[in-house]
Amino acid sequence: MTLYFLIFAIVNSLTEENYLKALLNLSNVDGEVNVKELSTVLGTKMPTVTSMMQKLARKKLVHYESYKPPKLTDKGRKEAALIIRKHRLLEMFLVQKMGFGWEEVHEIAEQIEHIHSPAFFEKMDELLGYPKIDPHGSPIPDRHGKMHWQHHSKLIECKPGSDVQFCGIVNSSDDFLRFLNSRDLRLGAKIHVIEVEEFDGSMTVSYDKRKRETFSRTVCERLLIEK
Amino acid sequence: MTLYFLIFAIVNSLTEENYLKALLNLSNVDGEVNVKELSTVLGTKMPTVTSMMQKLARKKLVHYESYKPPKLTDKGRKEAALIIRKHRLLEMFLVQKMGFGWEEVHEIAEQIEHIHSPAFFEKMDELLGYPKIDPHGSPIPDRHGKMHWQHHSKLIECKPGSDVQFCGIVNSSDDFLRFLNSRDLRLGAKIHVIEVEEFDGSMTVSYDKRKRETFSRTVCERLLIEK
DNA sequence: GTACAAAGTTAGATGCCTCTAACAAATATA
DNA sequence: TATATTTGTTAGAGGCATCTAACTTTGTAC
Repeated sequence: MTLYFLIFAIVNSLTEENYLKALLNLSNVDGEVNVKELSTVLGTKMPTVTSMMQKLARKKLVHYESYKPPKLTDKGRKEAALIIRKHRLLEMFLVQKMGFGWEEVHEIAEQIEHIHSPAFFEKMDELLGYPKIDPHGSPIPDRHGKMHWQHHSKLIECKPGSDVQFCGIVNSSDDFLRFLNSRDLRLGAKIHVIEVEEFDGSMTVSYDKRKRETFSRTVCERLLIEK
Repeated sequence: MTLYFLIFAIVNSLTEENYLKALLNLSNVDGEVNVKELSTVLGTKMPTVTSMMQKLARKKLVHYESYKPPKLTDKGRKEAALIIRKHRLLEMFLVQKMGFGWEEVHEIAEQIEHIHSPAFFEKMDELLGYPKIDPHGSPIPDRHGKMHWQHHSKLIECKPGSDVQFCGIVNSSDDFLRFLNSRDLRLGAKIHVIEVEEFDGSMTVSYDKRKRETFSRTVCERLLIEK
């Protein structure tokens, strides 16, 4: 009975995991995370967030003081990163080994990421050849919860005549993924920059079978590339 | 808000799903299921089971009258079968596509089976070539929740000189799976029956690289085969 | 056929995650 | 700077799945 308690005491509930994950994701985007924002992305009300922050503070996963933005502790950040690791490995697996489109996988990964089975994730990692980035180009934290942000250039920084490889996107959203799909632009595509329009920053490029596509500055700022 | 409610009202909670599954599994073994038994396999106390039966009765998933053994309704049986379908597809996938040993997969499948994503299970089914039985030889219910029990013979019924294919087991247990592993006996193995011992029903067989293995009657009664 | 044991139920409580209503602090605006 | 708006917190309640304790029903053994 006691042993049972000890084993499960170290495991966070699914709900807690979602809060930790949101905290890490939002802090990557914004730097600071506030209660309002958390309640929006998690689909709960602010008082719910407040009480969860208090709970996570008791568990030393979050630094929390009334009326100040909550911040992950090192312990909390590590646990969050490990959940994100699972999420991104899953997305990778769903795309590469099961043939899903990258716009379909987020929701599925969201559900499976909470399962507790080191063997399962080890195996996936192995089958995928220990990938460093997920299908959206975001880094996959290592098994210790460290995130290695490789610096990728953005398409917008490239000069006419450059040949680069499309390797990820900034700020993945369903709309954006659908846009890329509609242009048949897939991860790994070799892009040739034909010309850059001075006055609005739009770029005309070719890749795969697309001989001439023009992307707006907004799009080009969100496409990560490798030379 | 109302729509949200309507959508989610038709989904059973993870806990409910586990009760439904247990109800179907136990009724296959025993015919009748009682509260004690349910509480044992689910690791809860009897009052918890009683109140869940009352809840499932309200949802028309179980026929329940005080002091009588609960029974699944047709609706309940269908929902249970669909969960078991997910479980068995998952086990199959984990074994065939991810290379897990069949003794490892139950626990993992148990966790993933509750995810809600028709596309995910459709894809698995497709990648597996629409299998009819799982790695333990149990039938995989079809997408309408119908279970097709093929009649398989047991090894014990075979005569010396027979050549058969090992296709499943009766009453899967971790111990038994470990035993089969220790003898390198894998699903799909072609078994040749060398001799049958009259007085205790033990059988001597060969398969793969094992030239001469003797199995007790108990073992031979649990091995399903196809001629 | 009574008494005892086993199985099942009811009542009442707990922990988790959620909510609404009301209040408090911080921030923006006039 | 005073006021209004936004953001955040506290208090109190509800649903879910669980428990323990006490009670009831059913089945069994003498």
